[in-house]
Amino acid sequence: MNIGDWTERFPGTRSLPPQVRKRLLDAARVMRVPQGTQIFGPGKAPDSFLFLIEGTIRVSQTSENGREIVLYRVEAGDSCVLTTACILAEEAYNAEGMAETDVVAVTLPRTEFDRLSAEEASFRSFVFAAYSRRLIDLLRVVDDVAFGRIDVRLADRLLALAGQTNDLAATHQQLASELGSAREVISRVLQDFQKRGLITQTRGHITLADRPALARLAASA
Amino acid sequence: MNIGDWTERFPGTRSLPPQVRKRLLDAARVMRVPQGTQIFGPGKAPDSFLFLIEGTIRVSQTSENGREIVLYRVEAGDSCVLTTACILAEEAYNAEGMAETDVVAVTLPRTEFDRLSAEEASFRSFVFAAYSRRLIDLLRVVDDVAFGRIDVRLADRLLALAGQTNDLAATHQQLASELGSAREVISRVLQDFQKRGLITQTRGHITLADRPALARLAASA
DNA sequence: CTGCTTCAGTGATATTGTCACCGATGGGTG
DNA sequence: CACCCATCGGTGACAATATCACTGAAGCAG
Repeated sequence: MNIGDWTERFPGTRSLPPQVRKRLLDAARVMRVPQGTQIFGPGKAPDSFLFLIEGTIRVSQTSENGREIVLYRVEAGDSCVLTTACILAEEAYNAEGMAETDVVAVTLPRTEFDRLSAEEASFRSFVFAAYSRRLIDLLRVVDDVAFGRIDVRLADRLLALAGQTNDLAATHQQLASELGSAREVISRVLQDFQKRGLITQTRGHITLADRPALARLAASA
Repeated sequence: MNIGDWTERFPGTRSLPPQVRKRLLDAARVMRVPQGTQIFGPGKAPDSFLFLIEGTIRVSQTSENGREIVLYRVEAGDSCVLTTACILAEEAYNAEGMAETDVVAVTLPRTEFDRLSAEEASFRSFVFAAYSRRLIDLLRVVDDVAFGRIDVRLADRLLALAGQTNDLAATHQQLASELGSAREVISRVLQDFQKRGLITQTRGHITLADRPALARLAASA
């Protein structure tokens, strides 16, 4: 199936000059991966540049003792730079990328990636910008984890995960993994939220009952 | 004062082809900054690529309520990519780079940086590698902060800061800032270390009394 | 020596994480 | 339908870390 000229769908690529977009379209191969697939991880570094057309990739890190924290998400229009970091770095590290939904992405072989970065200044800036965004995402994570309160972070994450709607499907364990915390902690905070009328919950499901209050709480970050 | 052909002093630049090193030498301007100078920070993004010849830059992040955490150090032979990230990112973020010692660095104007990354594949890989190293440094920080024990992290940091010697000059507050913790916490852990014979301390100064034991503790990370 | 500033020590309390365990839920399956 | 059972969530006790409020000690400057 053809996905058409995806370069016009995203701000990042739309602003590239026509000949760069043409070259991108020509060189890229479309890749589809079902939800739950590991895109990269320890010992699995794809040797190509990845640009996301559709879906979400959740990038997380897991500690020795099994606790997990979500570092950031790669959304449609983003590229996944950790894969390239993967390639360069020999060091063992334990970040992994998981297709959180069904994913459509294009891959750019290393050689073509190199050629494009060499010959097209605009593509180069695009790549550097992608790197910078990730660096800044990580700065944010460090700040949150080192200095943030868990209730504030959870409120923030609930709002983010719910998106437009007031509902989200997530177990306490999944939310704990989002924040790099423990299930019991999340359970208690959620109970507290419930008592305060901010949410209601059933098994595996949370409804935001008072978005403004949650937003206020999240803003005290 | 001339600093000679610095490109031959560092593995990262020495492996570059001669013509790239020549161009680097020609385009770069030497910069000297005294200890304690802020190299970059909120509202202060130098518009050039930075390569460190001598000294150390400490890159840290500070929370609203004043707590600080060291993200990584830029050593001689490294380049400082957060400055370039700075430029691209509009978002407010609160990382800063401080000259921890007197620093000698060369700066590459943005235009020349662009030209070199365009025309020299080896320089490009050099830059990408620098970015990747920082990303991985940050992954390590996230892992430590989210999952690491404070005594383990402190032992590790003491060994790192002491270097070859068994002595280091640092207040408890400074060590707390290294790890993004609080002074009282560090004081207590250091007292514990002292009781266990791992260190001795006087005001502003710590002596490592049992490196192997500290190393063992640090290794339980 | 005196006074002052910075540094370190301490107890009380709050927050977060860990451990061990239990009960509840809800989707199969006989 | 009734039972099974894996997964999910709740709970108390305790440990680790952070915060707060305060104290005393060390060393420098006059």
